Amino acid sequence: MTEQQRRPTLMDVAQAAGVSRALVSIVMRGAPGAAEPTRQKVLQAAQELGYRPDSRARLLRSSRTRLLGLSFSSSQPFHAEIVDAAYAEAETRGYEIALSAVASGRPETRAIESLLDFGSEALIMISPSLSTHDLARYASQVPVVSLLRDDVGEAVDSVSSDDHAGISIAVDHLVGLGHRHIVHVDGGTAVSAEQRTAAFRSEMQRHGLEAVVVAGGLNEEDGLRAARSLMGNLPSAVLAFNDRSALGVIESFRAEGLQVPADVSVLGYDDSQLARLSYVQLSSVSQDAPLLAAAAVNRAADRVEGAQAAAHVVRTPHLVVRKTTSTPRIS
Amino acid sequence: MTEQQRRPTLMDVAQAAGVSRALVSIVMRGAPGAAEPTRQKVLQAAQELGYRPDSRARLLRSSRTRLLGLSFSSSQPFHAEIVDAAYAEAETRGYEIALSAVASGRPETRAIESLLDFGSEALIMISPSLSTHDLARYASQVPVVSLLRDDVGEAVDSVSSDDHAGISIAVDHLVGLGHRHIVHVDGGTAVSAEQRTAAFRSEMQRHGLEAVVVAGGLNEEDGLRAARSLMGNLPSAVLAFNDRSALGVIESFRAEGLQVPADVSVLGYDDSQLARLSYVQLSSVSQDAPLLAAAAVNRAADRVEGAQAAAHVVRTPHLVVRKTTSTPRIS
DNA sequence: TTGTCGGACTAGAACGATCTAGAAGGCCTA
DNA sequence: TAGGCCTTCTAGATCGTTCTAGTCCGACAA
Repeated sequence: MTEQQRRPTLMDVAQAAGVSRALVSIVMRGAPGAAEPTRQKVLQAAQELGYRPDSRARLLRSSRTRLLGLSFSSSQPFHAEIVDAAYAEAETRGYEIALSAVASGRPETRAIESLLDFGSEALIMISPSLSTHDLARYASQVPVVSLLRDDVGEAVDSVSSDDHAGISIAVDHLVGLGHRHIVHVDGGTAVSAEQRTAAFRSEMQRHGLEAVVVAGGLNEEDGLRAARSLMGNLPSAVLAFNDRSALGVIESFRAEGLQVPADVSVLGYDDSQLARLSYVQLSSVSQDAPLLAAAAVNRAADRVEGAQAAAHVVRTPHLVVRKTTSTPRIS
Repeated sequence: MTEQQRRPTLMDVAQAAGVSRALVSIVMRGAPGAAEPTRQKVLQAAQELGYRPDSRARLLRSSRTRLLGLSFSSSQPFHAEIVDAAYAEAETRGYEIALSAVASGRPETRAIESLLDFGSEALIMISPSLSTHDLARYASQVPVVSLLRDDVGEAVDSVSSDDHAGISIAVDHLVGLGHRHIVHVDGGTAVSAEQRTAAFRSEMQRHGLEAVVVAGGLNEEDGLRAARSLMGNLPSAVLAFNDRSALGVIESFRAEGLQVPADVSVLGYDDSQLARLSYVQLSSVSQDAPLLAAAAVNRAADRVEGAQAAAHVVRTPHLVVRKTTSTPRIS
């Protein structure tokens, strides 16, 4: 109905308060240079008109946008947890977050360009799948922080968790429980899948054990399929690429009448909400997403505010033992 | 390193191509009024400079932003499916989507103001929890489309699925299979939980059956808890508020050694990815998210392009029968 | 009394696009 | 040959801010 309500501008407020636009601008920004009584008068006029600064105009004029672009994958619930944490941290640092999802039919480049169009001063990308070269190209325009992936070249910041350490902790845990026949269901084509597989191989070797790796992926179906392929020669423990895959593995075993962890131990990766569900209680390697997200936001903000060289922050993950891992059944 | 790379502007392209800014603008917009050879020349110059229009400036000048704001909840995987579909539909209509998440510590109002600041021409809100009054207030500034909630007042468009019809289909299905003792695990404080509960009561009454409703919620834990409370007096079928809750219900039963659907049938709502997982195979009422999302995007675009009165699109959901519902065990 | 200083305020130019109005040139018609 | 009408192009205003470079004025020191 009352559709055509033009939004009030600085000009309107200035007129209402009987001062110049510039002064209103000063007051709205909380910048110094306005006497207290005038400040109050302007503030009140703005309040009454329901004035909200037009960020487009503001951003156009001042190069500062205080906007951080965050790309995530809509199909990864784990990413949602990161988004949450990023919002919180950005708020405390006085930044806004622009979100852009990578979805089917919407490649990462599109997501990024959209973020850039909004005027993001820096980009935070969760598990970017772009090539080092492409990343560097974007990094030449604006600081880029890669989250959960560290082989991104020198031009790009990264905040990641130490994949090798994570796998090492996981293998140590399983071996410590007495497992000897451990299978890794890998992440397929996923980012950092290769690193984890390599880490698994080297860690198993360190323990003098044979490293068996089967093809997996990112979701439940992948885990399910992988576990099914294991039925002929059941291992005593499975280390999955992530929690979703682990869940698939567990379900596959359940379907065959196997008990987890009595018959087979299963260990996830991510310590996502999923793992914490009371009926799942998945033991998992935690990368501590909120902490990583906060670190990424801070890193991005630092770069925006002048920090020069790209840094590579690496955090060591830790193990969260719940109820899907235990000593192997005596064979 | 090469940080300070100023983004090329219309001016730069104009100079490179030896034409005026206005003409470049015309070409970039694909507007009529440029000769083909010139067009090619400009396009090539833009290409070479890596020119991308600055949306802030563009949006500032032309009231048209071709931007649709979409608010969603980061904790609802189901919303992610909608986001995907919305992106796709927006693309075909030539609109961009600005995303803003509602998360813990980030109320809906904040998400909306952020979308408005980006210059959204219309707002699409998934299951908005704001009051009709607040929604109307936003609707006076810009068209608002409520997705999956229809009691939003006259000022706001809505695209929703018919809750009563959905529950009716669900109850008919269960009763048709022979179930008499059916329990509804409700949605707690969730949007449209009340409507569905009311629909359940009236549908059960229509069949001359007693309507038992227990407190539930939106996630697995809620379903789990609800199902546990049922153990003393087991129904023959459970209708959950959504798929996540249904999953919790199933797990709770499983934990007690009950077979689904042999001992108890369980019916979900949403037909989310979750329901489709091969180890879940949840029977569910489908609201057809992609279709609803597309309808919402189109409705928003229509309003932006001039459609006057707010419309309330209601789609009838349909049933997807998988493997968690069957005839009750003979008692 | 006068010059200087600093605080409060303002005019006008940016920012990078779009839009309006009109100019230049070619072609057709009378 | 002149007038009219396209088509193609351009100059300059404009969107709503911020920023730069002032102006104005009263207070204070010499």
